[in-house]
Amino acid sequence: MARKTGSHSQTTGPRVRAAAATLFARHGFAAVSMRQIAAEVGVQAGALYLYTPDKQTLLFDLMQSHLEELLAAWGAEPKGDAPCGRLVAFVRFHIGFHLARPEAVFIAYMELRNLSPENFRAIEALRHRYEDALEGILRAGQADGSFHIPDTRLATMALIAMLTGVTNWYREGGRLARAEVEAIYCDMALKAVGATG
Amino acid sequence: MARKTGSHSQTTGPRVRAAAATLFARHGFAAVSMRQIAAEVGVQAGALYLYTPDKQTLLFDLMQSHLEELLAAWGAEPKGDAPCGRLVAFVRFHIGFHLARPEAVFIAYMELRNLSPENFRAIEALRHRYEDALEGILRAGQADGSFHIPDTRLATMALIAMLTGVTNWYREGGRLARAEVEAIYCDMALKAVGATG
DNA sequence: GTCTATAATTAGATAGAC
DNA sequence: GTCTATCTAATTATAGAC
Repeated sequence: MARKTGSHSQTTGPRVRAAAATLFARHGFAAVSMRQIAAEVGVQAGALYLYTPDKQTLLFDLMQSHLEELLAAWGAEPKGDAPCGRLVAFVRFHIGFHLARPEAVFIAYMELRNLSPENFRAIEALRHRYEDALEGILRAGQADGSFHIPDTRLATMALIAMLTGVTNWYREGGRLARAEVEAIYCDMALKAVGATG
Repeated sequence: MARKTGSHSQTTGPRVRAAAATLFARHGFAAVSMRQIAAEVGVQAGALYLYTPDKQTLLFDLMQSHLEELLAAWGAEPKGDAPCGRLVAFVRFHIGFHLARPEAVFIAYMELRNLSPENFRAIEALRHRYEDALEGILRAGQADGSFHIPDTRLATMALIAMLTGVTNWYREGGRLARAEVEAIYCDMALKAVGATG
C-alpha cells in the first residue's frame, strides 16, 4: 500500500466539501460558520483557506459540481426513442438521482440567494439546461401526438417541481420503497401530460 | 380624522414585520441582521425589541400567521360537493393565495430549519392540517370513483409540490396571465389523479 | 499542511437618557 | 417610543510559527 508521504491534501479537500455540504444542508449557508466546518473536518478554521479562497466559493463549487454531475448523469442515461419511454426514463432518473443526494439537492434549491450575482448566473444557466432536457421530451411528445399539453414550458416546470418534491418527504425505510415511489410518479406524470401510448 | 396621539405603536409593529418579511425572503433569515431590519423600518436596532422579544420569535410569528391565514382562507372558500369540483377549487385557491404572497410563501418553505425545535413542531402541525385538506378531497374522489390514485398521501404531496412550484417561476406581466396558469394547472391536476368526471 | 494568534468587523440584545 | 451607547460574543479572513 502506497504511503501517504505525510500529505493529506488528497483527502482533506474533499472532506472540507463534504462537511460543508452536510452543514449547509442542515442549517443553511448563512447560519454555518467556517469554524463549524473546520470542527466537522477536524482541523482549525485557518486551514480551510488552503482548500477554498472563501466561504462563497465553497458554496458555489458545491452547487456547480452537483449540477454538472446531474447533467452528465442524464447525458449518460440510456433513453428510448418514443416520448413516453423518454418521459418515464426522465422521471425515474430524476427521482433516483435526487433521492441519492439529498444534501446537494437541498443546497442547490435553497441557497441560490446566497450566491454572488455572477455565481448565480452560472448556476441558473446549468439549471436551465437541465429543464430544457425535460422540455425537449414534452415538445417531442406534443409534436407526434403522444402527449396533450396546453403549454410545454409550464408543464416542464410543473413536472420538475412535482418530482423534486419527493426529496421533501421521502424517508428511506418508510412506508413506500423507492421503486414504488418511482412507479407512482411515472403514472402521475404520464397522466398529467395526457399520454396516450 | 382621529389624531394619532403621538404614538406609532399601531403602525411600527406591522412595519417591523413587513420589513422582516421582505428581507428574510430576499436574503434569508440567517443572513439578515436586526440592524438591517431597523434600517428598513427607519428606526434604530434597539427599538425593534419593543415589538419582538428576539429575532427567532419574529420569524416564527411571520410563519405562524401566514399558515393560520392560509387555513382560515381555505376554510372560508366556497367549495362544491363533488370531488372534481373541490379539487378544482383547491387548485385555484392554492395558486391564487400563494401567488398573492410570494414573500410569506418563500419564508414558510425556506426557513423551517431556522426555527427552534418547539417552533418547528408548531409550524409543521399547521402545515400538516393544510395538506390534510387536499388529502381529504383525494380520498373522497378515490372512494366515489371520481379519481384513480395509487396512493392518496403520495398524490397529495406530489400535487402540493407541483402547485407551490408556480411561485418559483411565475412573474406578474409575464407570458401567461394568472387565470391561464390556474386553468392549465387544474387540467394537469385533474389528469394526474385520473379524474373521470 | 496545520496550528495559534489576531485583526477588523459584525452580530443579537440590553440600559438608560430623553 | 425611540435613540445612543455599549456589552458580550461570534464572524471571516490573514500572518507567521512550526
